[in-house]
Amino acid sequence: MSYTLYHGDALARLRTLPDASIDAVIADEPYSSGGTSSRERISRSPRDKYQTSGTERTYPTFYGEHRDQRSFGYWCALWLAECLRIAQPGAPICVFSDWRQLPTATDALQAGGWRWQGIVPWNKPSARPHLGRFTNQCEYVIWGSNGPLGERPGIGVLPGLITVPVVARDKFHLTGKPIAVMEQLVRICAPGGTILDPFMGSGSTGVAALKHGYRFIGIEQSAEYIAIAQERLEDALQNP
Amino acid sequence: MSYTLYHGDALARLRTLPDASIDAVIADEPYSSGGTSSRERISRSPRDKYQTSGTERTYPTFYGEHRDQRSFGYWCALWLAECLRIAQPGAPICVFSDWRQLPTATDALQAGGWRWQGIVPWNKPSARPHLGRFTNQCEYVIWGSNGPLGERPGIGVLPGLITVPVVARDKFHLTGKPIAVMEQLVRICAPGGTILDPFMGSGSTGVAALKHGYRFIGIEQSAEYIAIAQERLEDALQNP
DNA sequence: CCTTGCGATGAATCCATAT
DNA sequence: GATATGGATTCATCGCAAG
Repeated sequence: MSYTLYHGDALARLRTLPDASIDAVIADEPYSSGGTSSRERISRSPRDKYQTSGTERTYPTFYGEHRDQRSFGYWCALWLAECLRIAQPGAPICVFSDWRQLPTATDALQAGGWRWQGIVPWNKPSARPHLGRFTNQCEYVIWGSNGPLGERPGIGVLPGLITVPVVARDKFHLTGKPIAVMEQLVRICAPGGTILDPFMGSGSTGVAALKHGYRFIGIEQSAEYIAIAQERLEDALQNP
Repeated sequence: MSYTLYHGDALARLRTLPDASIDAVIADEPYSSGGTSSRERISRSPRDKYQTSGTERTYPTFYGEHRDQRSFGYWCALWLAECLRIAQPGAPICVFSDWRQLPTATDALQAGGWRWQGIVPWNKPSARPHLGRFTNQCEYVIWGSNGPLGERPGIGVLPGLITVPVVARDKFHLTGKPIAVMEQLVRICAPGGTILDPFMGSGSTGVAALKHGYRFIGIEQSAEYIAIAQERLEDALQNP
């Protein structure tokens, strides 16, 4: 078990990594979603868009929430293609999306050269209900592979739905994912393999990876989050 | 409570229905999905595509499983646009999709003039597992509205995820949906309103609609399924 | 009436074999 | 070489029969 962190822009950093050096990719990119018009999406800060007004808990701000839907798709295709180059043949990939960006994200995954294999909804039972409407209760993990998946020894049957409530105690980033969610996702990687997260944030993917015997490579643009992630990863190594 | 059934092609029949005469649309169109290549999708029968080899249980076959992805999208946009004309302003719509056609279906919904409002996964705990992969365990309900939804009196909070196993007792069609699923979906309709299902099949939408005090209009191309649906709807009226 | 057990099923997917 | 066909596989859940 070990990890490597890179500080910098995801796309620029990915270009420096060698071919076929990674066994799985797990990415939680900024969705550039929220808001029904493209103007609403790009003019407000993440905190204004995604937090209920009056919420007291705050997080350091983060980059990349400024793209409209078309450029979000192109940008995703770019970093996804770069990830493909870095990935072993047959390597799996998991990409998060909300419902609004899901069609764009599946297009981008395939445009980047990946074979789309399916969708795993993440069910958040703690979501805020809405009168007269279906509650918006799920985010989505789009998964795929670099060519055919092939034989996958040592990996059992993986879930088709992940139900984990969002708990503030777990969150070190506004869009941080619970460790329990990431623990389900890392299992798609061949045992002992190396997992890459190009948008590491506070490092939840890495914590889950180290906990289950994978190696981890993370990229993050914000020095503030690099520091938070490093602390959490060290802690995961000391207290397995 | 009452119902009307039409025997014929959905698109042709929809064109004969009057403007703004419907309060909600619930559609479970043939997905033309399944299989890894376009050839597999369009050349194989629904039974070959969707049932495990060796399964003894059979259903009458059904129409419309022959389209490739592009024509599926165009065709959906056509019948969705016709449904929009027939629907009241603010009327909701629910359209089923599997994971593979989901991006095409959301595009078609919007191309047809509907406002896309969200996705409700239908979680099937009894899904077929696959070693080394995430289980393909959900189908998806894409929902939207004819313009803004507006005030929706008499409708409570609706679920954001529907977990109901597939039960043979409930199934009269290879792709038939459990009544419990349809009972959740019909609630999106204004109380006492008229629900249209342009691809009725064995009539599960209608059974749920009548059971909860809605009126129902169904269209179905197969005489065999019209007969099955009529029997089930009569039964629903006699034994509420 | 409750518990246990066995068999069947699923809007699949992959791959080998045949045409 | 391209296209078509068929078999093996996986397990949570349900239905029914037996205890």
